[in-house]
Parts: sequence; structure tokens; C-alpha cells
Amino acid sequence: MPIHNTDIAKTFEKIADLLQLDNANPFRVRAYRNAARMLNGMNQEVSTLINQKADLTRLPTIGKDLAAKIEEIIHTGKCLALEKLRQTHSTDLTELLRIPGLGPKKVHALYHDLDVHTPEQLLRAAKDSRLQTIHGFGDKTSQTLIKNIESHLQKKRRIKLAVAAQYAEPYTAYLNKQAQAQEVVIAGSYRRCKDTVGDLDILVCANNSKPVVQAFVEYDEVANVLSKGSQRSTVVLKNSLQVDLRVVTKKSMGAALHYFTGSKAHNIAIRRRAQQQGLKVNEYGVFRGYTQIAGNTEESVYKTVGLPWIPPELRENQGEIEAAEKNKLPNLVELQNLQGDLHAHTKATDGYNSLKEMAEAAKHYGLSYLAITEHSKHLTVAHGLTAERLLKQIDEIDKLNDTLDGITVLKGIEVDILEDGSLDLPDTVLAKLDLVIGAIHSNFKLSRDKQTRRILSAMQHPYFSILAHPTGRLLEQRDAYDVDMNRIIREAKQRGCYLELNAQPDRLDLSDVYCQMAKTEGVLISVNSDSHNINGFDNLKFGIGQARRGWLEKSDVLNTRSFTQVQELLRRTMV
DNA sequence: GCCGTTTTCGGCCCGACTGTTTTCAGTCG
Repeated sequence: MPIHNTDIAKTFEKIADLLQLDNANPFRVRAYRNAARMLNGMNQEVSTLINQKADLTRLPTIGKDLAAKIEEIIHTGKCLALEKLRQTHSTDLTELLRIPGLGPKKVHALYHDLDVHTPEQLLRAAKDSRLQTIHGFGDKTSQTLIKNIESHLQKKRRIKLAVAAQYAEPYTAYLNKQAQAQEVVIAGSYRRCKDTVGDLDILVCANNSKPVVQAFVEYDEVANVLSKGSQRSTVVLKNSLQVDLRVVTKKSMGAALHYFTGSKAHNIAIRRRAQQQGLKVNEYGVFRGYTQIAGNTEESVYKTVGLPWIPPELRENQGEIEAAEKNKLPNLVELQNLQGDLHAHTKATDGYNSLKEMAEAAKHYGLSYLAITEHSKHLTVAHGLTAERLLKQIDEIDKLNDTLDGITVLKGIEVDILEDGSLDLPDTVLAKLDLVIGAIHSNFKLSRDKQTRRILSAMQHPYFSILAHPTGRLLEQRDAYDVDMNRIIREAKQRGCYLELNAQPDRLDLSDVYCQMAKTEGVLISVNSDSHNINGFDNLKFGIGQARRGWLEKSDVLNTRSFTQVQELLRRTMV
């Protein structure tokens, strides 16, 4: 079994948890957590680096010690340091640390005084009023913990960006109506366009903060107020989404926006940088001594530390600060750059609208070309097209194009890649199309080797143009299939075909990390809506957000080209 | 445990909120 970065990250997180319980030097704990976060965000597998005999200490957050531990984990599958820690912790208390309100001190007290080591035991102890017997635990703490444990036991997960938007936008609109609110912005991972968000961070600019906080907690959807101060508040909505509010004045708005947009790693790096220059950055501004020297805009904050403004989608401390330093930040692709969409369905298969309706909707959305790419016959649940039905649709598209103005429909297919890597329709039919999108819709559980070979084999097909939703992940529902994406990207370059970034909010597949990898290799990405109805094109904005997180520029995205340019690029995929 | 234009030691981001205190520790983001 290959060891992935996420496996190493999990090991380091566990070590950090156990060290934290031991009251170890907090900076040592943080070193493990920083390394775990760095590993999760890397656009390359560390195992590959080791094969190339690369020096791991050149990675940020990795020194001599952690480099040795990484090599140990890759080579042996184990980490002696973790095993030793586990031996000294006969009882695993780390799950308790996950419950909001509990840190190492309280967890220790619970264990020593009440022998509580699981959330279930804690819940019982709280309900039996046993907690109040411990020093530092009062009535309030007990009540809060009961709520927090119950929500923890329901395994509250992250929610998809598009779902978060459905709650964030009306909440923002409501706050905007408050007389004191001068500006309302959603910050946090939402602003960074992460595929899923854990909570919402709302920032309000106002001179008088108290009425804003009051309005915030009185919002209709609020189920529970976790905290409420003069400038901050935290609530939980009825759908169990946590929302944090911060209110600042105009002169601090830029600094606060920077601070609450994150990521944490990016902020820490910026603050260190400021510190080296004798400055202090906090959510109220940039300070030299007690004098504020910047902070009304984000640009002013970056300027004081000698950097240009960095787009939120890049703020992960994964090289963006170094790039900014050298004035080499990418000029990120924008939604308006898209000229067409290369993946959509109609009611001929599992879509809801006609060819004509889809074409007109795409035109209305500002696109000048749209590829219709139905499922193929193997996908029976979607009523996939047989060769005969596809030929019939080809005729219909030709006729429709004669009547359309300002938009051209391309003839395509989202053909199933069968288990042996062959395509689900005969070459004679595929040859008549403008593009062939290959997709996996079955046999998700093949071994890494088999799944990779299956895709590579399909890509070698003479009519293969684009690999649809390349990893098959469904956010918060289904993991990506086990596949060597490094190899697929390199082969796509060799073969001269393209990869899709499927903009459906459930997929957002390719991920940001793989997009960056594809860019590095020089493989073009097609940001496609995979629309099944006339409103589907709206999802392109989520695809573009993800593309921006992957550092993609206009030139890295296939469908920012004009119709004639795309036609030529698609023709080139045919060998 | 990492890191270095203050480089092999001595720092490490920083402030708000809560609850239980009686002046502050613990936790969070």
C-alpha cells in the first residue's frame, strides 16, 4: 500500500494530540500540526520526493527530525515516536479534545477526577450533575458541554460551498439591512472558495457594533447562541451550521478582512514577516509601536509588509507569499474569461431540457459555444445513448445549429470507460463527433494499479479528448477512486488530451491541488458545468473558484479560447 | 520541533469571550 501525504499528516496530528495531553511545549505541538497542514496541502506526494532522493528539510515546516519521521513512515509504515506515546497513554483521550470547550487541562481533570475518557461517558457525567464536583467546572460549563457533545456525536461534517452559499447570502442580505452596517462581507474559507466549509465567518463594518451583534443573534435561522460579546458573536443555525460574526470600524476593515479570510497558515506567515520588520499585524490594523500605519484596506496591509495584494483563493501558505515577493503571482482566470462549456446533458438522457433550451440558456449566460455530451448506453440509469440514438442527435444538432445565432452547439459524448479501458461506443460513431469525453461511472473499487491502467488505456484511444471528473470524488459522500493522478497528468501531456474540472458543487473534480499539478505539467483544464438543466451554468462560478485555488490562469483553461481555437485544439486530440 | 538580513539559541501570532473567579486561566478562531 502506498503511503500518502494524508497518512503522514494523520500520524503527525495524532502525535500532536498526545503531546498536547502531556502538556508538552505548545510550540512543539504546533510544529507537528503545521507539518500536517503543509502535507495535506502539498501538490506532490512526499513518497515521490523520497524516490527522487529530494531533501525533505527544504519543505516548509519540515526540519531534520520531521524529515526523518516522514522517511520512517514511508519506509516502514510505522512511526516509533507515536508508538511510544501510545504506550504511555493507556487510555486514548484524544477524541475528547475534539469537543469544543475542552482543552488538555479540562480533559485531564475529567479523566483524573471522574475517570471520563469518552464523549459518551462525559455526556452521562454532565447529565448526572457530576461535573460540578470538579474545580473549574460550573453549571454553565456543564450545560454547554452537553450541547457540544451531542453535536459532536452527530458527527457534524463540513458542508459544500454551494450549500453554504444558500445560507450565507440571505444572512448577509439581512445584516446589510441593519442601519448601522456599512459593509457586510463573508470571509473565511468561503471567501477562499474552498470546496467545503466548516463554518461561516461574517465581517461587518460599523461604527456602533452592539446593534449589529444584537441583530445577528436575532436572525430567524439562529437555533443557538454560543457567545455574544460587544464585537464578536458565534451562533449555530437550525441546520447546525456555525456562524461567527466580527464587527470592526472602517479604519480596521482591511486588516480584519485579511485576518478573518485566513488561512491560518497564511496569516501566521504574514505576521512573522511583519514582526521581522518591527511591525505588528492584528485584526485592527498594522502597527508600529502604538501607531496604526495601515489596515483600512487589504492592499494597505500587504503593502506594509512589502507585498502586492494576494487573491484570497491563493492564501494557503503554499508558495503564494514567495511568488508575491518575486512579483510572480498568477493572473488568475475569471468567470468572464469562459467562452464556452464542453460538458452538458439534455432530456435525451438524464437532463431536463431540450437541445434548443440548453443552447439558448448557455447563450443567455454569455457563452458562445456549448458541447452536448450525453451519457453512453452502458449507463442505463441515465438512459445512455446507443450508437443509433447518438447518430440521430448528431443530425438534430446540425439542424439546430442552422437556426441558432450567437451560439454554436458542439457534438460530443460523455462515453463510459469500461472496466478494461475500452470505450462504450464504436469508433465509427465517435469519429463523427467534435469531442469525446471519457468518464468512469462503474467499478470504482478497482486496485490503484488497475484503475490507473484503465484510465491510461482509455486516454490512448484515437478519439479521446477530455477526461471527465478525473478522480470521481463526491464531496462528503464518496472518496476519489484510488488512482495515480501524477501519472495520469503526465500521460495526458504526452498523449495531448485534456482534463476536466467538473464544476458541479458535489464534485469540483479536479481538486485545487491536482489543477496546480496539471498546470505545472502543461496540461490544459476544461472548466465544465456538467449542466443537466438550464440553471446548471451557474455552477461554473464554483468551478472557476476551484480553478483559481489551483493557480490557473486564463491560458491554462481550455474553454477560455474562442470557438475556432477550441475546435482546433479538440481536433488535435485525434490521433 | 522549526527557524535564521537579530543564524546554532531563544524566540515562536494575537486578541476576544466565557466561566468561575475575585484577578484570571482556558479555550477559540
